[in-house]
Amino acid sequence: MPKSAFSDQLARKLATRALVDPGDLSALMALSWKQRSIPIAHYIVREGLPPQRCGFIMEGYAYRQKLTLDGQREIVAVLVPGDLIDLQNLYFTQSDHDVVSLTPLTMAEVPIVELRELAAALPGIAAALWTDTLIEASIYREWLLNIGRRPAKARLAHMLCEFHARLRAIDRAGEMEYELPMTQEQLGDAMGLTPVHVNRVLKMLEADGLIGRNKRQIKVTDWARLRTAADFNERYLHLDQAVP
Amino acid sequence: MPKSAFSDQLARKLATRALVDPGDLSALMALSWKQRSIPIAHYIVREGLPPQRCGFIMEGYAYRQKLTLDGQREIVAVLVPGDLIDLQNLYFTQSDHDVVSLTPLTMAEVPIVELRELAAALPGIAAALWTDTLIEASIYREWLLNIGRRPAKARLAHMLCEFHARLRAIDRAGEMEYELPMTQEQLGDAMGLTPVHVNRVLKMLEADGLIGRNKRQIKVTDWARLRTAADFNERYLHLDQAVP
DNA sequence: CGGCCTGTTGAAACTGTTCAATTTGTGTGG
DNA sequence: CCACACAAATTGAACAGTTTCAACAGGCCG
Repeated sequence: MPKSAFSDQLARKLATRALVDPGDLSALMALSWKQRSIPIAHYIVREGLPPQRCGFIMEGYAYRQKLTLDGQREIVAVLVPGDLIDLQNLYFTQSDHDVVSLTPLTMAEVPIVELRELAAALPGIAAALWTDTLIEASIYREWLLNIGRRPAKARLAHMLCEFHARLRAIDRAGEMEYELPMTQEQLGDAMGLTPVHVNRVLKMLEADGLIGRNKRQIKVTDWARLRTAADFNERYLHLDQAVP
Repeated sequence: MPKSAFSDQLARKLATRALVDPGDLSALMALSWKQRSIPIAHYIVREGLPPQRCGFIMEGYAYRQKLTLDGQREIVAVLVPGDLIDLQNLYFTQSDHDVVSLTPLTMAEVPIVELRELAAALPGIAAALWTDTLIEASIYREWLLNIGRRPAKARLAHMLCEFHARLRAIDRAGEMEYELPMTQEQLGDAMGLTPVHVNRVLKMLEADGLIGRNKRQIKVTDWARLRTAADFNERYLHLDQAVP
């Protein structure tokens, strides 16, 4: 992937977070980003270790996970192309969670110190990056509501709606269908359910005529009812953030 | 409460987030903070409205909530003295959640625009405030793990441990006991449980000899076993953040 | 071809919910 | 100071959603 493709992608991403001055933006992109490829199911960040670089996903998917002592896993976030991986640990002495690749991944990396220095020098960049971390926090809050208070069917429907909205925003989804890059076990780990139950609920949604499935392709067959079942309101994604 | 008390409290808070330059700090405190009192169970922030001021809790407790369409509530965060209320919405055009007082509250407020301007002017302040929002995000991740993957007993035990650690850090808790400023219904809403079940689990923890209770006073009677039952590791609170 | 991961299905078991009633505590007004 | 009202806490019993355990099918990779 040529250098300019990365620049474009990063620029497009930040533009959804704040109105960034072109000069600031080019300073950010002039940083010593290095491209790196990661195989599937590979640790990118490990809990307990100090963050040293910040990754930007160019292609592929990843997730943040936390584990209980007895080995149960909770996927607390899913990262898609255009997401910055280590911003959540930007100012921490050690990471509080792992990041693992969900698919093979192409990313660009920059030393985290350089990013800190740039944020200190350019308030416009800081505001855009900060906003990005705030939006991720907003998604955490919605997930807490989703897991804490919605029954499995609504919970899964909500996840499907969110995925579509986020993939759509980065041109990775059609109007009605998209590819869900997760196994049912991973879906369960993201929603506090067992893989068995995810399977059953998926089939219920299908039987209800809300979605169709083919492998991991999801085709929404009734948007109105899916959104209603999910109690989905995309406000929390703050997609309109930098539009004014 | 005299002006200096507020300054001290804000200074102490930020010192736990980053090493802040004294000059920067005094600029922050020189902002036009106004003191305000809020009665119990009163909305401080409402979902959908644009954030206009940023509050700092001097005394009392509050919580962030999100509601499902059918009125179920999830408490996604509890705020304690020293917490900044509106930082999570700092760069948003509208809030994605409500904030409600848990007890009568004394807070100091500043126009959010002034805070944005100061963050743009003073990178040291920005870093400290940003770190504060990142720590709150880290707590969200732990809560997701807690609600998604731990059974009710561990879940409640974890909440009790977190409360103690956070209150202890602001000198609101003894070594073994503290006051939990929430009803059992609110506790349930914070953990995705019903109030009935919270009651039963609380009694289990008591019967197991892990805690004692008197009204909302919690007395930990066996720290080792409570932490084990909770699978509690305070890393995610990043209490050591600004120590280096 | 064989092995393994993922998905699928059924039956039984269990954790947590729901509904409903009762108790306790606290503040208010008489 | 007592009676009353109301919120919060407590308890029991029936119920439901989700998990657990187990088995099997399908597809992909070495």
